[in-house]
Amino acid sequence: MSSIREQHKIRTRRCILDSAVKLFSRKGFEQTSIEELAREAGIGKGTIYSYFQTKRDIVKAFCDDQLEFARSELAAKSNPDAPLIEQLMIIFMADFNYVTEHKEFGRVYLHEKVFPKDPLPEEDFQVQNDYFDMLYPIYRRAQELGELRSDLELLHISGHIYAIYLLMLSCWYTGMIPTANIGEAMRTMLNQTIEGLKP
Amino acid sequence: MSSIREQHKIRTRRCILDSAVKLFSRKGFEQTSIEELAREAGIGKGTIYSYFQTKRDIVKAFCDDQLEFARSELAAKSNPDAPLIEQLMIIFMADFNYVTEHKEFGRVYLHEKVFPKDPLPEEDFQVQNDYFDMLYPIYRRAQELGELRSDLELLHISGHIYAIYLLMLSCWYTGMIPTANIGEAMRTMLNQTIEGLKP
DNA sequence: CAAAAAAACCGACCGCGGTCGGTTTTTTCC
DNA sequence: GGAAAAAACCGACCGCGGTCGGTTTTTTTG
Repeated sequence: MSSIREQHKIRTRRCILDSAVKLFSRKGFEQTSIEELAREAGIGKGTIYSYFQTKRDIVKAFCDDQLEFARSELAAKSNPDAPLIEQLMIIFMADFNYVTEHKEFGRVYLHEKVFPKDPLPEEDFQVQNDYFDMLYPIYRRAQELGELRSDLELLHISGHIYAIYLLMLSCWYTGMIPTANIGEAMRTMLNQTIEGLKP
Repeated sequence: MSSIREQHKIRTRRCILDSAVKLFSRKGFEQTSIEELAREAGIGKGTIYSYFQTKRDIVKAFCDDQLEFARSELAAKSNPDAPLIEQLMIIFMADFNYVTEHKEFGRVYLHEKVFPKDPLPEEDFQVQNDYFDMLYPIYRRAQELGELRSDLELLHISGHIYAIYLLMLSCWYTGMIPTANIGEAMRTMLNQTIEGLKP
């Protein structure tokens, strides 16, 4: 239907996100002002707020997009017959590498998603659900292959392993584990977890 | 040595924290302005900043105090021969009940401590260390009693169980698990974890 | 194609977190 | 006890996130 208008909106939105990536990455989230972002994007300050409700929503939109993309990529190239630990390492380390490269985005996003001010709206659960949709088949397959106990609910297994991932992220953000050692730590903790969930 | 001055400072600090608890709890952290807080405490706005560096530091100070107190209380009345799961439930549910009663404080505190903007300074690790100091003996004892594998490092056991606790907090803040069900969920997940760490 | 309707755009403005230079209170020194 | 030094206190001020009424651009309508 509408063409010029729609196209222009899409272009502007992209432009805001690109500028945000550039500036937040270079100067940090708090250190970048909306006016600066608007200038970089070549638009007025008020316009940004007709695309995103808050400054943090810019981060949210970017991360949601990226995650969806990354997960579809990952799902395509995963090997369902590899050992569970290897599959998990690929998935979580991909997520993790993404975070280390966009530290500021990851931090704000995690604040919003893990300890939000208000209960997450349904649409936000969707992202989580996509995540579960990707992992559930892996866990189910691992149960079939005897790598995981079959008497446990997938939700509990999922939660358990997700908890370990959160822990690793926290250890990295707090500085307890340096970037170089995260892979090793992740493997250790995941192994310990999987070991404990064996039949 | 100095008396009037020191006493007055202590009183003022207390007064700021009390006012903060009152206002943040009633209206929320973001919805309470520093000016309002200053008015409630009966002092000038600038004065607050000679006691705390940022608004969030007020939360940090309060929570650090409370945690230290709560943990010393807990350590006193704990029974080292009870089953591991019971000891953990008492500790974590105490922490958790505290959080539910001070939701705003907990949220800001968790943001700072779990996914901080900058690596935590050493002094902040201290609080974490107090936490480990309390739990390590419990885990060591559980290893002796054959409730936990002895070949695992205490750090990894600690981390693993802490991860589960973080997960439960997140589930509560996101609204995935309502307050009434947290106890049950916590027990389920802790049991699953401990089960997996048995010899 | 012109006029009217709708949508997008904008920047002056508001309230808040945080700062800073000046003022008041307490302590120190003689 | 009074003067000088030190410490605590304060509120006008600054920059930023977010709002809102007015302006410009696009679409719809006859």
